[in-house]
Amino acid sequence: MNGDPFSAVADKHSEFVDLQGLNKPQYEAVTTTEGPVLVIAGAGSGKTRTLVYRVAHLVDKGVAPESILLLTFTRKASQEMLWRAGRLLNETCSRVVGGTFHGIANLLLRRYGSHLGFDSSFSIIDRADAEGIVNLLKSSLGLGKKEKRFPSKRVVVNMISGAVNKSMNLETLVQEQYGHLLDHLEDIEKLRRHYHDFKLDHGLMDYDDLLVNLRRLLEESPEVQQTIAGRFSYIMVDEYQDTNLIQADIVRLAANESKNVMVVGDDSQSIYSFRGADFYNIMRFPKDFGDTRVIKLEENYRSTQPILSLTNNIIENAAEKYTKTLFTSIEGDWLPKLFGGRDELEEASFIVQTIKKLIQQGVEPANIAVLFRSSFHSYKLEIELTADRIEYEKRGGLKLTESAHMKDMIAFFRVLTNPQDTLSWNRILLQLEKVGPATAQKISNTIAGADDVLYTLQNYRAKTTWKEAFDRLVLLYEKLLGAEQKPGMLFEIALHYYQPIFERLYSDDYPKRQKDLDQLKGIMEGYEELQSFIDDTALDPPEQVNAEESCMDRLVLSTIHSAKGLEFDAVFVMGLADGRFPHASASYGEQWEEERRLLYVAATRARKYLYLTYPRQLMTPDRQFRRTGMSPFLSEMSGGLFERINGTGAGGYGQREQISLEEALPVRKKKTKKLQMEDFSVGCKVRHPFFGTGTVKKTSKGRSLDIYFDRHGLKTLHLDYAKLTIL
DNA sequence: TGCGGGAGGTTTTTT
DNA sequence: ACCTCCCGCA
Repeated sequence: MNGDPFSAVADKHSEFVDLQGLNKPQYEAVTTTEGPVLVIAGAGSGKTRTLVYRVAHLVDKGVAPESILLLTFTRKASQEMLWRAGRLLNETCSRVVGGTFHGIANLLLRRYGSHLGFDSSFSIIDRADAEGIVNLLKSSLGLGKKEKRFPSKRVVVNMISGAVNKSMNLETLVQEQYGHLLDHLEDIEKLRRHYHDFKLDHGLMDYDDLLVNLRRLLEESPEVQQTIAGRFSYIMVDEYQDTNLIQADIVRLAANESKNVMVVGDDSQSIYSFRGADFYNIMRFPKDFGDTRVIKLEENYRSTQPILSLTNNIIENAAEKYTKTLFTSIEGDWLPKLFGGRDELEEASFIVQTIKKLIQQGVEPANIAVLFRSSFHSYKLEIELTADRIEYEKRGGLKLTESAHMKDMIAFFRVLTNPQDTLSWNRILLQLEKVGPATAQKISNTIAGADDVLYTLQNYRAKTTWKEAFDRLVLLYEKLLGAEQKPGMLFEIALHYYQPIFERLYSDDYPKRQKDLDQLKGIMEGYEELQSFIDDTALDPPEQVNAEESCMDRLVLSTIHSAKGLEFDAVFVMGLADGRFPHASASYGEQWEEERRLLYVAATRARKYLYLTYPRQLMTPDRQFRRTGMSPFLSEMSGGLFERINGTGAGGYGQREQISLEEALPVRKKKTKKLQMEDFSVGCKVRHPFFGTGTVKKTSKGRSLDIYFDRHGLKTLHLDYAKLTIL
């Protein structure tokens, strides 16, 4: 790995400390304090580094590695941290227990769940599964059929999950955040109850259940609580601002009397409130634990001063003022750039051209990142990059295991570890020809009530139209049960059965998908235990990598959320248009502020070069173009912090101008010329924002028109009130 | 029941 | 461009 600050100083603690500017008292406090420690650290200040120091120091001083618990949000982060600690100690710290909250919860529940009466053979379901269940329930409860405004399954899942994570009841949450859905409150509550029962009946646990049940386990079983607290004498948590109330409880309950808990976080990087993260956890920490040592790290070791000035400015405009202003001693006079393209295409090609130049100047592609709010914002750019044959790696958005064919395959293995997993059975049965939702449902219901699943399947009375296919399936299940349980072997058996189905199901593009299956084979062969493979695919889905290209040094495209904690020499933040960033549905108040912090996180990823770009025109879903200004977060920024580059429209960029105040102001709504009666004639086509397209049938004396709308019939409209456009 | 075609409505972010 | 719903037909 390039530029790793730890490698050069592996056995020289003290020199390293001076090098990175943690002063002596801070270093002492971070590494040796017994009792609770709260580290509040700004972006780029080396938060994770402090955890690494502590781990290394403790192991150095003879603390048993297996009594240290390190909690992070992504498994990658914990692996990297342990690797770094290992470098510092010139030995591996592999016996340190590190993982995600969800991963640890999974292990503990499988081990101790019986204390709460769980069966240890539960399956973990991801968000897509949860949406599938809600969909199933919606139709069986007859919800949302007639009522068009009934929330979509995704919204419902978010609501249910939000209520759990924020420890609120659903009603309060809906009132606070989904006010427009109050009419449906009763139905949503009904759905929530059924969803809960469904999971219990089928041995399924979603992400929220893992945490909730772990908390219950710690609260309700003193015996287990003591075992766990006794096992871990030191607990450390990274990115503490991303924890929710349940996770904070878990940390508190898992700590033993000595309360050797150290948490690290940054309140201005809190961007996960939609899944219940609550940055007040940081504020509350001293109260929860008592007598806490608080350490603030305000020096930034990542970015140049001009970039830092800009990012400080973003956060200064926040409604809630934060306590830190970062400073750096890294010099630089390169001002961040702001580019407004005519449309998405021009924005994309500006980015492509600039990336090419940067690469020519010697910046490694892997050190360049393009960040965006939502994963579809990069579509245009991806097309341009492909046209220019620039390789890239996309992060965020759909994961490898979320594609249909991967889920199909994994379903075979899920029913092996949990025969009651009807969700997976359903999936498998639907692959059969002449078996549709109704039949699949019927069969999986029978399975759900059965003691011996294999026996039930063998004796199921199949209809002649699909009997043959069904028999093949039963045979497969028999074979899988009888086979040696090595995951690699199971894969071979399942693929042999699935291949023809696969080619039929995805006949138009199966060669492309085939590569994913090959990759799955490789992944499965790396596992000894089927259960751990199943758990991992739900908890930590593998990234989609193309085998031949994986070792190459590639440009990174990523959602801002997935780029957290990373840094790059050059960063592009694209799609900074009004209505795109902040997200259109973000309301003023806390949601708006979270969007601002999101921009802050994005911009602080940059070490040397920062480009902010936006299109002045966006395509709406119905292929209409809509003019748009830059994001309000940009227009409220102080002048002089960035340099403006304007697209010429005819190719050739780089015409630099000093930023003018006028351009930085929000773009005013374009005034439309007021239409007169003379502009209309019988038969002319018009568009109305609500009624859609229509034809003028009659023009009366006053200022009203009779218009026949294709979808809404005849309407009489007054010219001064109706916002009509002539087509 | 299952399936194919066509229309219509939709899209945040993630462990 | 993608998913879902609805309809008519086998």
